[in-house]
Order: sequence, then C-alpha cells, then structure tokens
Amino acid sequence: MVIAAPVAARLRDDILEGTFPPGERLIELQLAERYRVGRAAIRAALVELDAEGLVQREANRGAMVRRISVAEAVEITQARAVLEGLIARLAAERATAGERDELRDLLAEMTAAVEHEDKLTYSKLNRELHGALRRIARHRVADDLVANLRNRAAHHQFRLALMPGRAAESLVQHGAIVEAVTAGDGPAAEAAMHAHLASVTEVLRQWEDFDRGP
Amino acid sequence: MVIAAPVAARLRDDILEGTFPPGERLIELQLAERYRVGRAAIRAALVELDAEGLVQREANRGAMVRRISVAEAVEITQARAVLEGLIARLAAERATAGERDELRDLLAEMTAAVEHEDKLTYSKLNRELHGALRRIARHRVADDLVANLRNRAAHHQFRLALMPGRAAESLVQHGAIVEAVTAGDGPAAEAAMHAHLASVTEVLRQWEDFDRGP
DNA sequence: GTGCACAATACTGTTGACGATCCGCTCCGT
DNA sequence: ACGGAGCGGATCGTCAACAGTATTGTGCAC
Repeated sequence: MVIAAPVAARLRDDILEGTFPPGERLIELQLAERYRVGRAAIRAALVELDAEGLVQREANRGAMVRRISVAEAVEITQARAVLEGLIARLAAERATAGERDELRDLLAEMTAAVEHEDKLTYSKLNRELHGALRRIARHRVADDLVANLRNRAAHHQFRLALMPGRAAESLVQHGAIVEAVTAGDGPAAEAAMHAHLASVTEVLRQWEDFDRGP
Repeated sequence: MVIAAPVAARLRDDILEGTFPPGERLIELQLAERYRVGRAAIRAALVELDAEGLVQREANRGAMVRRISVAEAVEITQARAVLEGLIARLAAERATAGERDELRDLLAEMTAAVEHEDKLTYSKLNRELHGALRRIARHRVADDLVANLRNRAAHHQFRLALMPGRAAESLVQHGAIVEAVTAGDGPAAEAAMHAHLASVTEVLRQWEDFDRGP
C-alpha cells in the first residue's frame, strides 16, 4: 500500500473508470510500458488490487479485471448496508453543526440535480454524500471497508444510477438519512440507511432474475 | 492471493500465533531464508498481508507486524458486530435441521468447557461457533470481511478470553444467539449477536481507559 | 474433414545483482 | 558537554535475464 501506491492507484482509477473493463486481461509488460515503470512495480500493484478484490490472479495464467456477478453485487450491497448503517448512526451522534449544514447543502444540490434530471451530477453528489457521512462518523475501519466494497461493485452502481426514476426514489431515501443525522437520531439514521440500501438490493435482485432469464 | 498463497499463509499463521509479535520487524532476507523461498515471494506475501492490515509497510524502511491499539480494536469489534449480526440473521433464515443440531452441540460443549473452567477449549469452541454461523449464513463477502477483522484483533481477542468470569458471561450470550438461530428468528439472532459484541466492546473500552490511565 | 500429437508462442515466476535510501554512529568544532 | 555534518551498515526498490508453464496454431494420420 505504501510503495506501489502510485502505480496501484493509477491502475485502480483506470479500472474503475472503465478503461479496463471487467474480464480484460492485464498483461504485466503492457502495463509496465503504459505506466513507464518496471514489471516489478506492476506485479506489486496487481497483488495489491487482487487483495482488494478488484483484480483476479491465477498462477501462471496472469491477471484480469475481476467480473462481479449480480449475485455478488447483492452480497456486497448487504454488507455495505450494515456497515454504512453503523456509519450513519455514528455520524448522527458525532456531527458538528458545520457538518450538519454541509449535509443539508449536499441534499439541496441533489434535489436540484433531480429536478434538472442530471443523472451524472446526481451520481457524483450521491458519492459525496456517502463520503461525507463516512468522514463525519470518524470510524476508520468501517470507512476503509465501505470504500473497498463500493469500488468492487462500482460497475453495477453506475448501471443503477442510469435507471429511469431511480434518482427520484433515491433522493427521498437520502432525505430521510440526512434528516435523521442532522436531528442527531442515531437509530433512525441507521434504519434509514438500511432502508436505502435494501432498496438498492431489491433492484439488483430484479436484474439477477432478468439477466439469467430467457 | 493466488500465487503467494502458501508463503503468505505460513507468515500469517506465524503472526497470529505470536511467533512474530506486534511491532516485530519483518526483514525480507530473514523471512526468505526461514521459509526457503526467494525474496520476491516474501515481498508478494508482505504486500498481501499489508492489504489485510496485519502488516505495516513503509517505503525504504521495511515491514513490521502491525500494532493494533485498543481504540482500533474497539472499531474492529464494532464493524464485526454489524457484519456478524447480518451473518446471524442469515444463518437463522438458512440453517438446515442438521446445522441447527451442530450449533446446539457446540453450545453444549461450550457449557461443559465453562463448567471445567477450561478457558483454552472455550476459546477454541467460541471460534468454531462463530465460524459455523459464517458457514451456515452462506454469505461469502461478509465471511471474508469478518475473517479478516478477527485476524486483525486476534491478540486482544486472546487477552479477552483469559479474563476471569468472561467465559461465563460470554456463554449466556452465545446461548441467546444459538437459541434465536435454531428458532429461525433472524432479527432476534441479529440482536443477540449485537448484544454479544457490544459487551466485548465494553470490556475493550475499560482497557482503553485503564491502559492510558496512571 | 476430423482428431490428435507436437512445436511455436506468449506470458508469468524466479533469481541474482545493482543502485537508492534511511538510520545510527562517530567525529569534530564550538 | 553539546550539536551538527559526515560516514558506514543495513535494508529496500528496481532492473535484466532466464526458466517454467499454459495456450495457441500447425501438420499429419486416418
């Protein structure tokens, strides 16, 4: 995490933004040339991303961008649900006045984005809101775990954000979360976060049925 | 995870069983000789264990066994609480008749261990019970996360197991968990698991106050 | 035309050596 | 005695070359 950080970070970004789609083979020599580093640095980065679950490695067969099935995305979202529930509860207990304002501002921007039907901005603000909660909760362990889980399911998350009507539904749920957190009501914030991610899980489950349908 | 697996696994075991205590420096050349492998394999293993949080690496300064503060152990236990709560709930929903018997048997053995004041056996059965629940829940993502969190706080966990009277208190809580799971009551199982790990958190918090006391 | 043995290829895994960096220690000036 | 510059040992980071293994393509027999 320390030494290969620059290379691993660049490779991670490229994977997350789709430059290397799921299933793409990651050949050490090509990556070494692309990032202008030695093969050793690439190897270290691949080991790191493998441990993160973003990359899959097989002995003597090389590495590839990990494919996340919908079923696995459901599991990831369930794990996120309980962890972000914890984060929401702590955020409600620990938020300062300034941080509460910040959350309300973010929610206002999200509302505006929905009104303008700007899905991309909404998706970005969505990430920012969840990130703000993690920062406010000041819980390093949960923060790291959630960041990793989010990355793993990033593709499905993106697909979800583009669904028609999804942003509006999501906005209501985020409103409930922000309301509970700013009110300092931990249990309500946790419940609201659970409800939010349970609804995400539901959508994913429908895809699961659809994807393996006829 | 794949190729360095054998070396990483051996090193992990040695760290967990205390052969390399927290703070111990892990020098690549020494480890390479100890495990009869090249330095490259050691490097890969260290990167992997770094990502797991068991080892800390600094550029040009080498690796050492990560020290986990009591404060961090509290965070780890909180994260475990919500994840194992999810596991307990799923286990309650998914356990077969045979698996329910297995849980009851484990609980009976734990009761016997407490009666004989056999802390070591109790600790081992404790791990087995939590492991059985993870297996029964069939939730790969949560399983992996919890396994990792458990490893990270292993030392504190061990210290906890040796506390006088701790086993008896723990037994009651595990009884509640097993009862809820075998009854198929998901929410009750989740609540019982939360209560159990909340009590662990409480003990850790007392240590935190004590450790940095006078 | 089809199936199988076999060779060519492509990539990974490993090794050894070299250069870079950091830490502790000594030495010297004040 | 004290503090800072300089030196040396220890250890990591990187590179180039080689060996090993899986995969692909080719030719031959039938």
